[in-house]
Amino acid sequence: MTDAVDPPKARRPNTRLEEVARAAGVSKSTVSRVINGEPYVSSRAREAVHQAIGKLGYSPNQAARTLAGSRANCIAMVVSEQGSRVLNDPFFAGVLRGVHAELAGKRVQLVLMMSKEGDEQDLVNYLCGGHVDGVLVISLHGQDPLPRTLADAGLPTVVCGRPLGAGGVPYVDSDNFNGAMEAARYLVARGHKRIGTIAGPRDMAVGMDRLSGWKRGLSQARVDTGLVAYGDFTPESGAAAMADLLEQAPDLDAVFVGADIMALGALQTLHAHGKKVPEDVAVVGFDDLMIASTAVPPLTTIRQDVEQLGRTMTWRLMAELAGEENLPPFLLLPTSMVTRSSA
Amino acid sequence: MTDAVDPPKARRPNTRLEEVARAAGVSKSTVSRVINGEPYVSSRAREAVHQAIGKLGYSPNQAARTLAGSRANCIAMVVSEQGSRVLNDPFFAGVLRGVHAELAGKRVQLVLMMSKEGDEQDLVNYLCGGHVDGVLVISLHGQDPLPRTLADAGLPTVVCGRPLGAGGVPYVDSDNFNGAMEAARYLVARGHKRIGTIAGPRDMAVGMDRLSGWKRGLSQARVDTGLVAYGDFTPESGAAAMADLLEQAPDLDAVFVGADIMALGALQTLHAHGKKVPEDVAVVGFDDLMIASTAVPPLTTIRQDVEQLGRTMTWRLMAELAGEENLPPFLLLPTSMVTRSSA
DNA sequence: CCAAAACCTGGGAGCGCTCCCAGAACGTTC
DNA sequence: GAACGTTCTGGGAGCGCTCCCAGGTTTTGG
Repeated sequence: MTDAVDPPKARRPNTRLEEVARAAGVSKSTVSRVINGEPYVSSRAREAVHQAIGKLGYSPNQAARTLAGSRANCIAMVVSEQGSRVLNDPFFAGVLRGVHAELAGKRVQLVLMMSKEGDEQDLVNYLCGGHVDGVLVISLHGQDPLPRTLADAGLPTVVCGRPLGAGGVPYVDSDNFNGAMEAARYLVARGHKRIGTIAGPRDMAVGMDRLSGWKRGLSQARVDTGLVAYGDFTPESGAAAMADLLEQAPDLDAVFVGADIMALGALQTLHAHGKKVPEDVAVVGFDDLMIASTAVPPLTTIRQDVEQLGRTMTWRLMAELAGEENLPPFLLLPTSMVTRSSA
Repeated sequence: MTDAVDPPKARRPNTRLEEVARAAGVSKSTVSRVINGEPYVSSRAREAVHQAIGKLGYSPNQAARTLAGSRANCIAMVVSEQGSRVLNDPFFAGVLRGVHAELAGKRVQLVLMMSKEGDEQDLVNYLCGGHVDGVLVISLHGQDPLPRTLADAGLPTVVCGRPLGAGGVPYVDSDNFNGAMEAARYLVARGHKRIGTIAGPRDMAVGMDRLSGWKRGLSQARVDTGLVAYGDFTPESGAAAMADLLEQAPDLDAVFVGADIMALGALQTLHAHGKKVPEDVAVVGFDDLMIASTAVPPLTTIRQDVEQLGRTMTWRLMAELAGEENLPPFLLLPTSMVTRSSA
């Protein structure tokens, strides 16, 4: 019934390349060259085009560029969401911030995807379908086949954290091994004799690397490395593991917790058992989340630079996309110890 | 010099619509109809197309769809990054998770953008240039002109958190006012007489709404509302504000902190001053971050469902894109009180 | 039984760009 | 001054899809 006037949806199509060309008095080709920073454009033409672009507020249509050209000017960040959480959240946000910082100024869009059980095939189809130039994978559980699949399909891929299964796929990680070793040495140097650890799950490289580093640090000093309990990167699991440790060795005088988030739980258990930190039991964490400094007592911990992780992954990917060769197959970022009062 | 063999970059172009059409024995048009779920396709044809798609692993080229069609099948999430941080991180991650959950199954991509000082014009050009169908804005500082600009340009926009400046732009927020009021009433009901608050910055709606709710809750019970200190959503500022409050009123017996993250700092200060929580001073926070439950003592707080915030924003935006009318101009999500031991 | 409506199908223009090619406007060299 | 490079420029095909239109087939109804 409503045979009204023209629908108001006449969203004015954006200025097109051609209009810029006309305004600048040159051809489409020349404008295209200017936009893409190609050579063989006279400085006079270049100048005119820039003027026109500025005046018209022109923004090139990405869809058209992608369709016509060979690359998508777009990279994906894929989060393998095993179960419910997106990883411990602060970690994710930090990486993302780094990725974005590194992308600043580059004309590359970031699309975010989460893999859910079931739609994995869709995901792979999409990613390998030429919609993105490369992929950043964040996946905590080690056996994820996704990175392998993507890499095999010829799609430039960089993984965050050492992948357990996917050998050969480039990755960036913190130097968990050496960080944990430093923690162990610190504890030994402070005179602790009976040192335990709360490690992450056995199927995650981050957990295993930190455990290995801790063991190495202790065994070099000829200290027993048998006091191990496992958690799953939640405060609750940390609390339970601490109780476990206390039962195994009531005389324990120090513990290295493979994640601040678990250390929070450990602190609670220690408190509940009437153990004073650091007098009775010294505690060292890992990550240096914001909450490490506000824990009671403030947590001594191994700091990893999460934002730098994101930046480095992105740099590695962009370098590969730019055609650089002989890039390192993996990159390990140094950690640093932050001494507060818990140890 | 290197007139080598064919470059290995012959990345096989993906299966195209036409191939699907041929495999299914129908025309391109019919395949297109099936993909877009349009009517007027015989079930036999529909079936054949689905078969072909499955067999060929076809994934439609988004760039081409965007270019040919009228919509981009893509929405942007813009994070106004005032200063350094992306907001308190857990918040951001939670919203993002909600957005993604709501988008699941819909063929819509999510691109992430952060506005930096300086490139705002670029951002606006890009967003208004038809590259995205709609925008989700997350911006903490209230006066951000971005939502207004986008909405004025006719781009469907939904803001997270009540915008201070941009009246008229649809938004979704937690019911901060009533949540804070509930906290105040709870404290009054428990017999506290001298109740202070640590509020967020005055230029953020979330801070002001919680402050207003607290005031309303107290004044209804005829309790004095003069005991106010301000922080900026960091633990440090919370600690400082608590010290301030203690100086203003050494006899204070309860405090409502407008964010768990600040409550952590307040707890430290209280501890340092020898005040027992909750015996000497009761503490109620807001947000219910993961760390609220691991604080010492575990924090009583007002829970807001951050993931639901993301879901609701997305629902609102998608509804608008689907052409629904008479959508609510704003949506307030209920909060709930979580009683632990700090009050 | 024939007209009108509803349902289905294929053909083809064109979205805005990139990239290839042909050619113009310059030198430069023998 | 003919032959060649080098620098610059414009024209036009075509990327893979959607959407319009024209036409065919079935159903409906008087």
